[in-house]
Amino acid sequence: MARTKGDHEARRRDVSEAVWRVLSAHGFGGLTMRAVAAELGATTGLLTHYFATKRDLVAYALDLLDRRTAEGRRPYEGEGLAALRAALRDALPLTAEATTSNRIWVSSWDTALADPALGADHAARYATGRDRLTTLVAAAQLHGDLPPGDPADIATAAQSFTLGLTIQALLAPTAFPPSRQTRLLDDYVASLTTG
Amino acid sequence: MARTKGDHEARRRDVSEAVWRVLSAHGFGGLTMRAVAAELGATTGLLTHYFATKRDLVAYALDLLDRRTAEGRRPYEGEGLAALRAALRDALPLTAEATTSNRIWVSSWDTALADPALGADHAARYATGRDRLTTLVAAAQLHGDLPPGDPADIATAAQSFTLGLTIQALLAPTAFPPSRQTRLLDDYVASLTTG
DNA sequence: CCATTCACACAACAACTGTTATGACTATTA
DNA sequence: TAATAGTCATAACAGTTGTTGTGTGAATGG
Repeated sequence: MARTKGDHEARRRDVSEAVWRVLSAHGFGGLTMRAVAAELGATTGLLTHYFATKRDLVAYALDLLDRRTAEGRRPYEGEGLAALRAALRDALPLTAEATTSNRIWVSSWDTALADPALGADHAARYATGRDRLTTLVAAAQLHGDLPPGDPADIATAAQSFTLGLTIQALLAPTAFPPSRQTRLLDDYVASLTTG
Repeated sequence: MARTKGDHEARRRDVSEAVWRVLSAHGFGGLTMRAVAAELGATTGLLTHYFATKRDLVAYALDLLDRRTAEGRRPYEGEGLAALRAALRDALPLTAEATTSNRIWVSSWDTALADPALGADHAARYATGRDRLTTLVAAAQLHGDLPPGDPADIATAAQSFTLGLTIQALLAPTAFPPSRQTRLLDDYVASLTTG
């Protein structure tokens, strides 16, 4: 059975959500054509129309992960140092949704490191994330909240700290409840002010 | 053909190195029975004698990764803050060997997060790593190099920073040459002294 | 010296993977 | 209205995976 143009765009959204559900349940390691098709209640014949090859599906999933993460970020929160802290806090697995999202990120690294082209795309995504933090750092410096210093280096260090804390929290959830994560983050942000 | 007891222990070392070579080349995602057997110049019938099931092979590989990483660590380097910095520096992908080792670690997370039992073992390994850093932090405090504060929290923050920097360096090697990694680490360690 | 046990090769299995070919059905266009 | 193009199901393919069973030859122990 064919579909109208409106139905087709609705189908595209269905495909996106099916990919997301598979990623949430099994990560990138469990991202298979048949798993997505089954989650969609369809067969692989449908998927071949949207993704000619497996690589296309993986590339789409990588991009979907990036977009879904961006959507989950709150737009603006305070200014100066408060905005930087809010941005870093948004990256931590403090909620159930953020936990699954971060789990998918971790599983994506194995896939990205195996394929140079996909890895380059992934690296570019992290670079834009660092740029976003860099502007927040520069704004905080202008605001007088942070001492002088290369904003890019400070942003990179902050992203490193957040990234590493995320991994440890994912591997040991009981040892890193949200309260401890926020406390560690607040301590780190506080240490930035004393240059 | 059978083997003597001495040959059998040599064979055990051969199996270990075959597993390691497979991990180095393809990560945990490419760790298959046949790949290890082929690397060994043997068939899967040999492996079933050492690993009854795939899970056993994965668990062994996880433990092997931990032991190989521990062997790569230099025993003692300075005291006080210098020892802490040396320990953190050993964790970064500054050399080719450290890079492949860290790449394997990243690929292991996908596997570990998928299996709760394996994930618990992995979390325990990171916990002992944090304990090791905690004692170094406490020693540095006694030495007068670090201001007072919970040594466990400081060690956890330091491990988070190192872990996150490692990931960014693996994804973007050109943006994070060894010189920049060490500079960022030195800046971080320096920030610890001004409590 | 003979029986047992060990260490392995070889082969096959069922399940799963990505990919492709074929055909049917519907919407669009001429 | 007739022809075309788009949208999907169905089925099959070749390859890879973990696992299992059978057989064989050498070392070991009584």
